[in-house]
Amino acid sequence: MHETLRSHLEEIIDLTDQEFAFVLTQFKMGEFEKGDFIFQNGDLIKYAYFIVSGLVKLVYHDESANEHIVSFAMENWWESDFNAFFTQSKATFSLKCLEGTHVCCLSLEGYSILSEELPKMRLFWLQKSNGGFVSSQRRILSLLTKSPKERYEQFLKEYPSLGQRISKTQIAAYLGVSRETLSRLYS
Amino acid sequence: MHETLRSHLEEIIDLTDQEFAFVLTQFKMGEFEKGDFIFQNGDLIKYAYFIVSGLVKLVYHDESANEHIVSFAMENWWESDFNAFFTQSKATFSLKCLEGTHVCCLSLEGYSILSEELPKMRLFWLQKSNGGFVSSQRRILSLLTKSPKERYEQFLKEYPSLGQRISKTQIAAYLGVSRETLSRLYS
DNA sequence: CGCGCGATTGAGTAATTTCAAATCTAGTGG
DNA sequence: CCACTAGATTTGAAATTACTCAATCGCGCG
Repeated sequence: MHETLRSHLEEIIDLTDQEFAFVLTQFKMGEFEKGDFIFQNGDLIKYAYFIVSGLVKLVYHDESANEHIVSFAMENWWESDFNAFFTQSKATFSLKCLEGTHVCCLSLEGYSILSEELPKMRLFWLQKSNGGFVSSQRRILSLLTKSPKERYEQFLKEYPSLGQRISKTQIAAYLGVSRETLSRLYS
Repeated sequence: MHETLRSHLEEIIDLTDQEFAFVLTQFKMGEFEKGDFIFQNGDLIKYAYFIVSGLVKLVYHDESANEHIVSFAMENWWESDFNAFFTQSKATFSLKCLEGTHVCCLSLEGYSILSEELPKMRLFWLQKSNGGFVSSQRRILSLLTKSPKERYEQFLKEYPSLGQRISKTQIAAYLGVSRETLSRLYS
């Protein structure tokens, strides 16, 4: 359980046992059931979440209460309403569990402490942040340039396991098409 | 000219004269005319660019040679094909000047040196990267949830000055609609 | 004046959405 | 084992939206 976090960190930086023990002091463990909200639109966002196991969706509800999926996150992904997290303000998004989910919760203070005490953590955050930015750009490009069918196929290719774990209705809300259109792609 | 860069950095971190002088040693100045490519699809990406003055567009050409605009960047923005930059590989995008443009060019090596020698630069990059990620998410949301008209109005509100400086054809390529549709929004 | 570029307009076509109904599936309890 | 339900998926048909292609307009500049 802690090992998942450790090996995730060690994909980017090396940590001694002491260092990792210190890292852990800044995290709180959490467990949620399928259907639970980790946080909701309007909540003050205190944590960024490392997903140890399970699957969540980050969603936005527009004026007409339609649900749009900003991103999915599964094992070894970080998720939060990062804007609200970094500015310690209220969430625009909601984070809901699509499966039972274990998380490690990190407060902004913990985030700062880790960055101060273990400078290599800054490198870690930077890599994650750059990675997130680059993959957002890829998603933007996909929305700008590809047809629903191409987007769907790119999604399946990029995240083969998610094709199994997520309902098509959810995938449609991620791709930005109606579920009916997604359903009709191969008929 | 250098002052633009300095005050940009000092929005986030404080720098002594010595420190800033050192920062400058890692940059190369560059100047481009309207219509010039700073780099093109397929080039090896050696630099990230800080825009001192002017206006550029980061574009992607799809198989059918249609141009899609990933982002605009003007004074005080950083731009590059960051994926290619960080992995020192070939660009997917092209960067073209919409106006005469002055840039400060930073190599990946310079980037690393600055991060090593001036740890606070890591904080600077991190903030920029987080900011880029958050604004990409906003753009994704806009593409997922808003009509062309709403996207156009959001664009004008978010970047009032760009509404003047950029042709509607270009804005359409950024919003992901045809120029004809954009033109018909208010008729 | 006439050229060139961007913006607009028109008409027909293609893609997507919407709403409604039908179908399928997995799990539950009898 | 079967009936029943809830949720997800599929299908149908009409309405809407956006695209494409072509023609026209408007304006600044040599």
